[in-house]
Amino acid sequence: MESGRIFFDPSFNGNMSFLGKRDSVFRGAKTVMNMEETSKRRPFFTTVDELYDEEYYDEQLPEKKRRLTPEQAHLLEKSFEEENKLEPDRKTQLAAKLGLQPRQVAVWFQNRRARWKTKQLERDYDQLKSSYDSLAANYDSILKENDKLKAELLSLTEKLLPKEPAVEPAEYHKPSPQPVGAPPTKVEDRLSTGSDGSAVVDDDSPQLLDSGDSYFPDDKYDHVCEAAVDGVNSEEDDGSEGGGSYFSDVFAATEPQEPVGWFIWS
DNA sequence: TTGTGTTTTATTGCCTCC
DNA sequence: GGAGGCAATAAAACACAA
Repeated sequence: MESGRIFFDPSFNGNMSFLGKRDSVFRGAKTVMNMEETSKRRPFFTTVDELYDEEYYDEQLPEKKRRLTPEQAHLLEKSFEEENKLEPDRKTQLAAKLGLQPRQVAVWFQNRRARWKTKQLERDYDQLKSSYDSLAANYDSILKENDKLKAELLSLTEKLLPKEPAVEPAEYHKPSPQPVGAPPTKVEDRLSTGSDGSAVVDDDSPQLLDSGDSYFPDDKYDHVCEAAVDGVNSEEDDGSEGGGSYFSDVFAATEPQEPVGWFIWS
């Protein structure tokens, strides 16, 4: 406390908020206060002499809001850090120590919890946003990598494929009907997934197979998928193996049933 | 000085718990 | 039913630019 100045005791001049939270003693009092009364506002802190000199208290005016001293605020902050809930005993002790009404201490804690909650929400939002930004960046880079690999694949395929007879291409691209249950013999049969189409295999490119697991033979992209899963949706952990399906809309989900001809991951 | 935006203190109503 | 918590809100106090 500052020397020479004393804390203004709210109970001294008519603040009856300590009577209880349901007591609306001063409900509407402020709106009733006219300009003349308003002009009599006094500072929160005053000297002892001033306290006893003024006729202020004789008028029993409704209490005005008083700011806490830095010391009071500091002590309340410290107490809040220890425990943000206020048991009755602690409330009484704090009130006595600070020269406040217990009700004021309770109100301060209430408002402090509200402020803490707001800050916490802001922190949570920032955290989620940065997670989202990170995931979005990963997603974009994976899409680009995917495009790049597709192009590379196409280029290599064109180099490797033998010159085909004039008749073959038409036959090659037109799947012949298969009896139900017949073992798949053609590559294109394995590629029909019923989905909108593979993101990897182009309609007009030589038919290659991909899957979430086999498309990246080494573990090159594992960290990307894991990063995508981590901290975002833990339910995904048991929904798929290896996290590969997290980008199922990027990678075609067709599972290879057997290595395809000359194009084998090993 | 004044207008305006922000922070702090306090109230009210509703809800839950015992 | 009373006590205490929370959300919403009012209003005083404060900060600050113009």
